[in-house]
Amino acid sequence: MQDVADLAGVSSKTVSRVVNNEPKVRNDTREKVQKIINELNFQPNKSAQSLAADRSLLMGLLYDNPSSAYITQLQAGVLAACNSHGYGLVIHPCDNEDDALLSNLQLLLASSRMDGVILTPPLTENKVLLDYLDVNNIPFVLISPLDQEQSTPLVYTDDTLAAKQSVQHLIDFGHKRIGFILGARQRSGSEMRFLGYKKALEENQIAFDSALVVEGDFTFESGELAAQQLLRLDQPPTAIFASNDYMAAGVMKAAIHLRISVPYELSVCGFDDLPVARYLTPTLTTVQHPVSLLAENAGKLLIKQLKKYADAFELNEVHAEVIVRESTGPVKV
Amino acid sequence: MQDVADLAGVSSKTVSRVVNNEPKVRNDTREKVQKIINELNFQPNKSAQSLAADRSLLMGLLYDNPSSAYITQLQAGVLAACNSHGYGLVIHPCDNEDDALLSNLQLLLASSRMDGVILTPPLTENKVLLDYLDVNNIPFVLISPLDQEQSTPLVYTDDTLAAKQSVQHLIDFGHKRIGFILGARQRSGSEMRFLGYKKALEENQIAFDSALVVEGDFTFESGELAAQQLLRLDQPPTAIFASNDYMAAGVMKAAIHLRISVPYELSVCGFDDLPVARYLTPTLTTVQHPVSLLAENAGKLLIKQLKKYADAFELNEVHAEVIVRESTGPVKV
DNA sequence: CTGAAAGCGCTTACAG
DNA sequence: CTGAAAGCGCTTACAG
Repeated sequence: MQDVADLAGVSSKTVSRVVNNEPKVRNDTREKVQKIINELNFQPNKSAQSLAADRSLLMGLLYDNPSSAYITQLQAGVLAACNSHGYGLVIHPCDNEDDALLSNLQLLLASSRMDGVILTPPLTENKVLLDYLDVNNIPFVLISPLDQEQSTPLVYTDDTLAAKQSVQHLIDFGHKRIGFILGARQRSGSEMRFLGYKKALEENQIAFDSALVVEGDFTFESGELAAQQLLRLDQPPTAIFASNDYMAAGVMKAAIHLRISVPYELSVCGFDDLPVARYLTPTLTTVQHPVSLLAENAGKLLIKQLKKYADAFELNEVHAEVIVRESTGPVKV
Repeated sequence: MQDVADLAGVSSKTVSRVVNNEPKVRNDTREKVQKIINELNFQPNKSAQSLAADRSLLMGLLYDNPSSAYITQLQAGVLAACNSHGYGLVIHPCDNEDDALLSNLQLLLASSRMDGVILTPPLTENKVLLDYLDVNNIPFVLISPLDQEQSTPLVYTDDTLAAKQSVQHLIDFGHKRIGFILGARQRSGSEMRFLGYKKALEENQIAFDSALVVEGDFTFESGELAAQQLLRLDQPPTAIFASNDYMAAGVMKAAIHLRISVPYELSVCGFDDLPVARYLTPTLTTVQHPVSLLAENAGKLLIKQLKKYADAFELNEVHAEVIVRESTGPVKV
């Protein structure tokens, strides 16, 4: 940095101002310094920056999610935000049910001194954790929390709309008895997807039948059990909407065992567009969840809180899209 | 740190010695200092450590792999090694085919100053990248490179043995015509799995038939194509061993379309025990690949190179295990 | 085996 | 709008 200052004929403090994008630098000074920075390919030393400014330039990504596809997309999005703003990413898989969660996290925060963290469901509902962050003044952003009206910075996907469109797709194929498998409790996605289902029925004047709604918890096994229950009804559904792809895979398994052909005798819809959706036979109609974009926005939102001189940024809702594949078709006549 | 020094009645330099596990500290001094460290819950400031010692205490994990299940296991293993040795982890998904790979990496190395990196296939065979690391004196460890005899530090799994056991499992069920779908070229796993297949045949005096060996590239689609080719032979195989689970899923799809029942008319084996293995119907017999353990060992091996005073560590081979599920059964008589 | 001094490369708080 | 001084919390190189 001193080299840059010497070559540009300014003090190191001014170089620091340019590097940190601080205001109150004359434009020609800024340009002159920036030119030398580019020429020398100068990269500020992160350790020195953190030590002097007492900020680590690190953010944490905390998750407790069984789906590795979800995790890698999450990471890709947050990394994109971090890389373009000089932040480092500390990933931290954790177990929301573990009593040691908080003490582990305290250790991590003490050792890596993260400037802020991003939380994903179900950690977004962990009161103890949220309180701890609040009390210790650690900025955070929530991804898809249950309550999207709270004042905490957060991002979410409009799952309601996507679910409604997906169910509409089934209705367009002539389906009237459409089974619904709920996701895990206390996840915003579960509630929104169910709401979308109900809205679609309502808009098409199809009576809601609670017998067609079964509990699930996002796992393959719960989907299989739920489907068995639905398919053994006196009046079984002609289509099943599962709140995620793992449960939809379970529905496919149940159908195979009951010798019910998909999509000829039963249409199946999933949600999330996980890799498994493409590997099943038939391939699964599902909803593409823009996790990566969502995570990138979460990263930007956090950086906005952390940086002194950050760009404005306010996009916190992203949209999901229905992907039609082979597992849905016209209702059997 | 000064607080610790004062309370322990020593100089800060001695505290530093204890923190860094340096030798040449009298045992009672060490214990006295350690006691105060524990009492105060003292955590050394990483930024100050890196700045003073000119090491970032960061390692990079570089990967270009389509399987998110593989990636999350990899991360879990390396994180375990990092956490227990005070290292931070920088994850870096990259594209081995991208011409900008090296320049991106240079940027990353310049900005985060990683002390060393871990490479996974296919990056382990990227000569340009390896040369760059060599020339710039950046220590690295390879996970599962093609050439396991090279002098570079590396870790790998004994896929040959696991593949042999898996094929033996098929032979025990009476199969004699066993199809084999190769994995992607230039991956050590592909070669070892094929070798295991050949060894199993040889040990059971079953003649090797090249018509039963088909190319694949670890993707679902390549597995489906390969299976179609195998199943249309005049003398089709009664069992197919696919070099990974994605290709095995493709085999299942081909079988369904050709109305061949698995496992009654065709046994199918995969490799890796990816989540999809459990979601298929029937569930897939496969080989559990201890990626996480492998990655942890890679992390330890790298730390051994980076630390001045590290523990001895020499375990670089781990074992894979056959998991028998529903997709394999007795040969049809 | 232990310690006093200097310095790592930045930012802070202040002065002008 | 710009700069000189001090300091962040460690480790290095040296001395004893």
